[in-house]
Amino acid sequence: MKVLTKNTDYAIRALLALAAEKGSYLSAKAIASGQDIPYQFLRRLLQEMIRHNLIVSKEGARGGFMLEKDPDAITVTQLIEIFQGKVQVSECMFRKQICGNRSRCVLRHEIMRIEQVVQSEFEKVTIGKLLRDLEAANRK
Amino acid sequence: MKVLTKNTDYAIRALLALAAEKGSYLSAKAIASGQDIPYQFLRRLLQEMIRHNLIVSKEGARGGFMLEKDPDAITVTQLIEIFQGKVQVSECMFRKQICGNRSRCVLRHEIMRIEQVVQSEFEKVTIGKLLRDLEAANRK
DNA sequence: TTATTTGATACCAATTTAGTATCAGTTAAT
DNA sequence: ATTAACTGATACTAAATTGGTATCAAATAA
Repeated sequence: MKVLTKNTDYAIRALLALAAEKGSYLSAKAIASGQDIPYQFLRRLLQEMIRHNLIVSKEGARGGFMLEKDPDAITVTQLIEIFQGKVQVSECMFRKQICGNRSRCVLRHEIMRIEQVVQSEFEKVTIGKLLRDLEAANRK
Repeated sequence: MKVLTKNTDYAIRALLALAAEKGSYLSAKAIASGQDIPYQFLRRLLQEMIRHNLIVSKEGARGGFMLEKDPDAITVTQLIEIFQGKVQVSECMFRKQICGNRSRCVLRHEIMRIEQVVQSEFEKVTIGKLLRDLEAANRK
């Protein structure tokens, strides 16, 4: 069971690169080569992140991308939702055959509780936090 | 992001049916119709669970499947591992380009911590617990 | 005017997920 | 002994998802 797909993985790395470069534009090409992400693939991810107002772009020569939001306001949960869809454990695991009535399906609570746990754990992980951890590691 | 695939979903439901029927054999056909699981699909899942010693089977007429392990010793984590592979967040998210050296990659710790949380949450959910919850709900 | 860069899309291959079909062998019951 | 009801094993297929590539138009800095 793979929790993060390449989409999300690459997006996080791209955002880290942008966060480190804060204030100036960084081209897709620069990000791609720096982070070892397939260029065209990355382009699509960047477009998607623009649509979600995480980053902004400048067209033309010397153009590129820049972080729009506060790095501490970008959580891994958000990125998962963008690139892998909302976290959901299962459609409706326990159907009429088992629990008689969907609405009083108690078991579903257990599943939804875990959904919440997973989501809130990933919410603690922000681009800002990752960047600080990274810098701390590099200083050593 | 879908945490449980049909494989795991169906397997849980099949095990619940077997746990409820404890002591006697239940046929794949009976499970399939009772839980609304595609028959041939279910057959494969049952075979897989035999291989992992969760259940046993009896061939021939009046044959079927029976729970082998204590329902409280079967966790959702185990079922995820069987049907979706070991829980892993990402291969190695932060590579040489970012953290210089894979071995001192501090960021990976964050990811592995979450892996642990997810895994231990699903470990709390056993077939036994689900069955009791289910019975409690039905009594109401 | 040209090189560089994003915007928008269309396409493709590999993998995973979900589901179906078939046939051989085993067993209970008549 | 025969038959119906089962499991064991395996092969196959379709659809969806994932990962990756290619192309061309438009914008902009030098």
